[in-house]
Amino acid sequence: MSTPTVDESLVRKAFPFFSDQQLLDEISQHAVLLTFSAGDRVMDYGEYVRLVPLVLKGSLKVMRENEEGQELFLYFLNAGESCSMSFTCCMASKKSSVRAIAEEDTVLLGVPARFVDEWIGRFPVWKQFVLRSYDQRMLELINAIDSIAFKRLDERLMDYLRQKAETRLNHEIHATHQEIALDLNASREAISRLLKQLENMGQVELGRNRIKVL
DNA sequence: ACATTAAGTGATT
DNA sequence: AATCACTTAATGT
Repeated sequence: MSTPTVDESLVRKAFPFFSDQQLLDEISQHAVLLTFSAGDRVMDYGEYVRLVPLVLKGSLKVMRENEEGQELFLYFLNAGESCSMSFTCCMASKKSSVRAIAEEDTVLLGVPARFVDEWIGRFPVWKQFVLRSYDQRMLELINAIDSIAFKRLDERLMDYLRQKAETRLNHEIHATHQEIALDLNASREAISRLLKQLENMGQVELGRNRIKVL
């Protein structure tokens, strides 16, 4: 699952604002390159978070599970992003309260906890990155919350589709209605019916295992 | 051709 | 909006 070499050009591409050569050197030296195939479990409930993930390529789906074992989609982590939950968890060596699944084939860098802390003092761009990630993730979480609390299912579905389609070529999503229903905590029939509506409104194009967001 | 899985539909609560 | 029972359509073997 991991190889020792870190491709610096990949890092530059995904994280262009890490302009500091010294920081890049430190990253190459200390971070671990991890690769996952679509569907792989990257992080799970109760696991200790010892690495902060920097997504170089691909994307992760972050979700939460309630007492009844139902899963609820929270947000996607795309290339060039990191997870602020992991910063907090890392520093306090806490267990993860979310599950992360590779949405597609994904490459990420794992930065060991102690460097996350150390670099904040040494590299302004790193500090900025950490703060920005917090901010960004916080907003997404708030978004997820009021999506659940205030939005109707059709709006939630459209949001979800847009996010999911965003990183994909031609905005084509490959998923079944059942999978989407699980993410949104709804019934398959409801999703099917809403998708049909969206198709009639010209917002999407449907096929088996395929949704094109227009 | 047949079995399996995904998607569509109407009725019921 | 969920669940059920069933149909229809697409795909794999």
